[in-house]
Amino acid sequence: MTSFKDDSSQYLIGTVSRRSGVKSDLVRAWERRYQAVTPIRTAGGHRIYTDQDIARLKLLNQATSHGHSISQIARFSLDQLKKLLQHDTSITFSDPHNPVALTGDRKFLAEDYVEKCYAAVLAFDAKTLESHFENAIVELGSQFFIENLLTPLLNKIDQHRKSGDLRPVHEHMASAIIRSLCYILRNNNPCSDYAPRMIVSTPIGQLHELGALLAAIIAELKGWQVTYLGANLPAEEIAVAVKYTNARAVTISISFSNDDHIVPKELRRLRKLIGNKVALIVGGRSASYYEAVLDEVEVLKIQSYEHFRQILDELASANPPHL
Amino acid sequence: MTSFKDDSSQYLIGTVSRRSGVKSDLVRAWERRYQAVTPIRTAGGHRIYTDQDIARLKLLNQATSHGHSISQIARFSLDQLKKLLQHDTSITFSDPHNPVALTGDRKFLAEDYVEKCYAAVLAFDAKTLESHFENAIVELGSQFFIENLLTPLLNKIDQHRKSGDLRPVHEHMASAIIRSLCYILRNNNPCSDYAPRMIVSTPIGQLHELGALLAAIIAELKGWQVTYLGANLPAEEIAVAVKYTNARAVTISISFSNDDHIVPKELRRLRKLIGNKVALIVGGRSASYYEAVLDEVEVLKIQSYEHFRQILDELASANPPHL
DNA sequence: CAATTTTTGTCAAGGTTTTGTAAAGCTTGT
DNA sequence: ACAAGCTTTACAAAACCTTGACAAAAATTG
Repeated sequence: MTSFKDDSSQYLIGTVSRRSGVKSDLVRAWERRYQAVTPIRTAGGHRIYTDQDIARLKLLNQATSHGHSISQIARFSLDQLKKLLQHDTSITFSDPHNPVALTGDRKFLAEDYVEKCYAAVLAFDAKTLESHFENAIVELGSQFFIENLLTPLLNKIDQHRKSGDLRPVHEHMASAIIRSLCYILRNNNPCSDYAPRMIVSTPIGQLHELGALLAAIIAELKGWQVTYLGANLPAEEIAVAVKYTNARAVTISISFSNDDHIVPKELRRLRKLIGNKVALIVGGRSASYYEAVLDEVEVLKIQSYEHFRQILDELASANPPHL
Repeated sequence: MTSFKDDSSQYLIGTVSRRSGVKSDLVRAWERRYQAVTPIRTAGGHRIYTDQDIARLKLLNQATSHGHSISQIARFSLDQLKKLLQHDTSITFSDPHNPVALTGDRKFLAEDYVEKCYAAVLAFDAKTLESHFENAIVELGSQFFIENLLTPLLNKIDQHRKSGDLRPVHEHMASAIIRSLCYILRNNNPCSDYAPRMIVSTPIGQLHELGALLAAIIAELKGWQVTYLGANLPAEEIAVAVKYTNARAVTISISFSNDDHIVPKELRRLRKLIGNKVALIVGGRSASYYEAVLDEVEVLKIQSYEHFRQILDELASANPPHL
């Protein structure tokens, strides 16, 4: 997953020709004479091209019609070709691919992204922010993305909002984008029907759901079958969901501590409703604020991402699915 | 737990052929030659297909008519196929025969999906619900999906919740899934930098954001550059966002009418803050409740999806981008 | 500048692979 | 019984492949 070439798409020469604007015969000639592209073959010998090849041929086509000699540029990289065209025409060619060198140091990359993303938030540039996120997810992988980019970024945003550098609307904008990305973040693993089930939500009075959302994703990445219910749900409803899905655990995120009496009340009710056989996991920035109740109703407190994953593993193995 | 998988729906090859648009003989050929689908058999040897298989064949059919070679993509996963199509439908491509047609059929299909989805909601089966949605989006297209599946479904859910057939938690679960699908719905239209800009949000006191989200998607499909801010935002913050993005319009969704005095107040403030040059569009179930204020502050009231799109077109053309 | 060579796009011939369709003959299920 | 399925075998159109050739355009040389 380090390299982001998800070159799942493969085309035959006819399609490539139509898309790139280079005739089939010429594509083959360029390959034969200069190895301008080097497609794989099917068992029967047909050439199989990738999206990159198409992009490449497009660029080569443009370059040649700008007077460059094919023999000279045939083996240029995509970047070189782009630069070439950018250089001798004032027409910039928008291309979403921004290949970044894959230095082994993901940690450094993540920090870099945090800076870039924060800059985008500050500039209120949703489009850029989203595109940074998308690239980062591919480059870093979901888990690393959440732990080393998203979390520091959210902290940073929160901090700056408190100090007045950012307005609430900045935070809202960023949240909205992050939520919309959840689909990509979790999409990748089809979980089995026998995976342990979990309900994730936020108790009544708690509106900020980002923490819950991240918990849901992490659990899914760990192989759980998660039902995410959104924010601001009364204990009864959560309990009903547990019953319906036969869930083995409930994860609750508490990230705000203004309604001091509601949260404890809700937690007690929830514990009573779901019984003692269902694990109750609590996380969130303000969880520690309610220490006393948490102990009372026997919840598992999330200390860190690593700790959360550990809890998940234990719960998953402790009570193997009875087939 | 008995695995109550989605085996509920199973089809014979004739049905599959009609639904997917791939002739029976060809379906069998694809299976024989590439294992494109691997249906179970009845005792007597007849093939039994699932909804997934249909979706799969439909996608394969589309992909082949887009130039992909069946032998190369036959074993792709549903997700890979979706990605494939999403990716190369964004490349405009003159297609000689575009067998979209079947508009009368789509309406029927959508109704069929509403039933299936409602059944999944009732059974609290998030996984099935999500997979129905995903298939439906591919089969129906984003706009048709929103207008002819999602809207009726949400109405139905709302109605049944009021009558007590469903609990709030059912609605939460469905909402959460729908929100997570927004990423696909938006169809990654790479919109130009000169596209008109819009802010979408929900005023303070309004927690239900689904309407706003759908409005944002529709506007994006129409080519606008939308910044979605989520729910429950004070007028000042919305106004700030307008300023930052230089937006030409603000769309607000009002779907709840309990805080009778807050909404009018917020709307007046918002109008004052953004001035008269920025269009203020209001939609949502309870918008009509505030008729008086809406007229006072000169908002455009959304009457229907068609009407909304019309408003968008007018705004987009009325004030061409000043380059 | 003219003659010569090299580069480059195109085409044709003749063979192979891929892919959609169909026929024949038998089986299943309502 | 009869429509709808199943398997096998076959066929043909479409799309590819390779080799080799050729002429226009571009570059080099005399």
